[in-house]
Amino acid sequence: MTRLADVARAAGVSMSTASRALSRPDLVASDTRMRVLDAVQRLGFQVNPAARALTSGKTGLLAMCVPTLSNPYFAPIIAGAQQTAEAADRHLTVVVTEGSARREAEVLARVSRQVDGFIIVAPRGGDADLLEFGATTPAVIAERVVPGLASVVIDTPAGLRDLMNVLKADGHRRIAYLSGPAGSWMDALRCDALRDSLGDGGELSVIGPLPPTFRAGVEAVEEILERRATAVVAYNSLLAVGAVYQLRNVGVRVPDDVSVASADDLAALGLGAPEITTLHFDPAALGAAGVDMLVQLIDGREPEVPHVRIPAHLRVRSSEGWAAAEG
Amino acid sequence: MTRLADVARAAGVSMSTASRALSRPDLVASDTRMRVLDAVQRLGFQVNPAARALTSGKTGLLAMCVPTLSNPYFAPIIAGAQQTAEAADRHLTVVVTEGSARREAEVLARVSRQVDGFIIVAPRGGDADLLEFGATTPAVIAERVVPGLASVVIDTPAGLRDLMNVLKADGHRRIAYLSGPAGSWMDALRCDALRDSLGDGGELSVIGPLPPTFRAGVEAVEEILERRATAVVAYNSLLAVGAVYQLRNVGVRVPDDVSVASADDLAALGLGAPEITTLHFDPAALGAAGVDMLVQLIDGREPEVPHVRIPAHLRVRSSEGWAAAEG
DNA sequence: TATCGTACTGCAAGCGCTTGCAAAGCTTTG
DNA sequence: CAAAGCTTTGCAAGCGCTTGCAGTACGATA
Repeated sequence: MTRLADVARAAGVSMSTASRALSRPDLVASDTRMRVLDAVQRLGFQVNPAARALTSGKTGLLAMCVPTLSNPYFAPIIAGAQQTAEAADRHLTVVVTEGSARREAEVLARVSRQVDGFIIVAPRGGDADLLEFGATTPAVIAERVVPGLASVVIDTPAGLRDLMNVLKADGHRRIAYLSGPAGSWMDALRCDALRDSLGDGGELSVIGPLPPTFRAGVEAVEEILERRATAVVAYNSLLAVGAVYQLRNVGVRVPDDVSVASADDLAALGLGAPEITTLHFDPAALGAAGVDMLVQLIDGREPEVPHVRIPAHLRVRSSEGWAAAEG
Repeated sequence: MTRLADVARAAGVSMSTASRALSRPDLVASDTRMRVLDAVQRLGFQVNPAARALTSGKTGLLAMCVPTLSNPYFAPIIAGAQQTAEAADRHLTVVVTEGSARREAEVLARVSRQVDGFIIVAPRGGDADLLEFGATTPAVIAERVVPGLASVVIDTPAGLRDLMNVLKADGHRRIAYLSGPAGSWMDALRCDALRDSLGDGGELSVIGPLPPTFRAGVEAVEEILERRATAVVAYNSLLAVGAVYQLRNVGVRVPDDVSVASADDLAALGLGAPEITTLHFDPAALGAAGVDMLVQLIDGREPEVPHVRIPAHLRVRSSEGWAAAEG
């Protein structure tokens, strides 16, 4: 294994210069830097991350904390983050909390020695806990806003208000919301957005809280039918697809009898039931923005924009249509 | 931040003893060890992983290399692995290859300096590449067998032979196989298992290769109907659920007109379309076994069992039934 | 020309831990 | 009782890199 000392010797400079040529290139003359980089190439040198970490305190590791991997929703977020991290010459490691606040706290404590900072996606802990944590470790919150911490969210509420307008225009009055996991900040926000834009004469019945899974969507159908809703908005795509699947299974036509829409992006899942009305957004951008902000934080800069908001656009498709006539 | 030196002082021993009490407890007298562990507790000491890595060459990081996170199939595998790693006082980091051999090679090279070893799930690289890689870095292969490397697989072929027998007994003759990603080792194995147990008079038509997604399942339905298959076996659950979804969508009854089964475990997905015939197995055990073997490899022991095989059981449900009469 | 500032570079002291080696105290064996 | 072996502990030399400080060379300024 070639060491920095070998590179320095080959380039005819001291180790300090070789080191700086790599981590603080602005501090060395450009021809010297060239010679060093050249030697690095020739010898196939790679820094020893442990040694660097020991002296500089920076491991080059970022952690992204997600509730679960069973929901493919997080896949493109992680992919976007991982790609951006790589571009910043860092590695992103994923840790899973299983959606429990306790486990979340454990995991953060456990890993915090090994990484330079965290992106915590849809955290379950309280604001105070998160603030306390963020005070000692660089951290960015995703899919939630915690005042005082950097955050990045997808603006699904805006998209949901658009959706609600379309539903109202199509004559829907009894609308069911399949709500997400208990205690989810984002779920509350989505529910509020729907309620706020419901208007007079509309009726929003909330079903749940539900785990955000295909199966829960299947199982919610019974209650959807009981409540005689003409339109269903699901907290996420898994719920929406599960509901459509089961509605058809029991002979209810979509959208003729019941319209269905999802509050997140099917395509983001690679699920792609091509006809379901959804919001559309770029989840990879969420991950990427999170990493960008985190890297700024780690480098001791304040992020230029402390709260990033990724736009979400309504995409009306054939699972949504005119309200069925009152039965 | 408390250091080992503080612990040593508090326990009244030298640093070497303190160090050994933690990493080679068999080498210190039990009362001394007690005193050290006590001091560790009292002072809330945690080793500095960078320093340990620098001297010992072991980072305490394991990497699991998966093709994608969009397929929730991998979620419980990762969860099992992460849990087992934690129990072994290590951290498991997930890296995604996007199913490309090139990217796989890049990623392995990129990360190999930072981790103690790899579990490579469903690798796309050639046997020779993998062997070469495994020669220099501890590595366990999952969902594939590479002679000369430790491996762990789920025995879906056995389950598929059982499935085929049920299909034959139910009168199915024209069977379609929705095959998995091009070049997948496991796909070939599953296909072979079906073909081998097909018997006389049966006809297996392979549709694909297909990406293992819900959408591909939806889109395969056209071809399924064209081939007038009475039974469909899908490479994975996403394909199966997609196919059932679309079959119903176009008015084909399941299982009355067409039976559908999946070669992996729906439940493993949290997908849980409760009526689809699948195999049943414990994916977390795959991850756990992989980590166990890897840790043995890293510690310089040969794994007791170099090739682990997780059993898969057929679970017949209502998506499978008697073959439709010839139309 | 003397003085100062700037741009580079090198020296050397660690970062916090592990581990080979040797010393010291015991127990066992002939 | 001496020799040999084992168990337990400490000493000290790093692991490979970063970085504060000091030194040098050179151009700009007065």
